[in-house]
Amino acid sequence: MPELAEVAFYAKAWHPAQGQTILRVHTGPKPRFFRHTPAAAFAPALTGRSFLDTRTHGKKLLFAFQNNLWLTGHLGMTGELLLAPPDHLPTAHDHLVLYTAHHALIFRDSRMFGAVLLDESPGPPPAWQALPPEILSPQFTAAHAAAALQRHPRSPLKAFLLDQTYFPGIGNWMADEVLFQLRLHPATLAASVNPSALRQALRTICQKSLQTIAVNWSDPPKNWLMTHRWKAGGLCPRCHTPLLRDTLRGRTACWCPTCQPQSPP
DNA sequence: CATCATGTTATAAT
DNA sequence: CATTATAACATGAT
Repeated sequence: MPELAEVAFYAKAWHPAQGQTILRVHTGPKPRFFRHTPAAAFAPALTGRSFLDTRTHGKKLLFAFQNNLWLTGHLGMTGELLLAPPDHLPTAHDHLVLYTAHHALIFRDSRMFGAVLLDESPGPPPAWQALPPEILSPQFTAAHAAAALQRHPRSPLKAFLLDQTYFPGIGNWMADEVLFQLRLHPATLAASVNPSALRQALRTICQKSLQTIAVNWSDPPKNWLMTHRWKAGGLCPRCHTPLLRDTLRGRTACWCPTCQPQSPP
């Protein structure tokens, strides 16, 4: 489910518990979810520390706790963060639940493509500091986009946009949205893409998504592909042509054959 | 029962 | 070696 804006939405879920002390920790029985940090490490590390704040980078989450403890999280395909009353009983997919005096902070994920891990360091963990520039950061320049495109010249743009090394936070629907707004077919080769136009489309889509979905899960503008791409028989919001779907690099791409024609060979 | 899903990564192929 | 393609992961919805 979660891409940039959905992750930003979930990141606020635990906010009411900011400043509160973790009194008790529940970890579920699935080893898969604790493949980075063993489940047994969470209760000793977190109990007694206060929850300070949350930040995001693309699809990644970082929670700061008192005394240099950091919890990194990824929501995978089905992860979600929830807040519940302090008597919450963990369900089968509540892999990590932190209890304060007033709340239960829940990390839920049915498919377990997501994960959590712990770090202890004076500042954010080294892996966090080494992350690439975010799309809305000043470092994400047209030159940066151009360099990225040149490194993967024969990659279909749709597949390339999913590379978190270059486009942190972009997922399947946002990549389709970028292609739609640029009027480019998903199979367009990266080398042929205008870096400035790509950067501008990425920034616009990230900004607007953060103003809508991330705030209250409201829909982005109706003239976006996003609100049409999942329904059967969906029509292009610009020209009302029936949308096409096909699998590209193992993911479903959705596009308008009129607005986004296949470029000539 | 078969297919599909808003993600990532190890491994294979070029 | 660098880039691109595929399969696998685990579960629920349709």
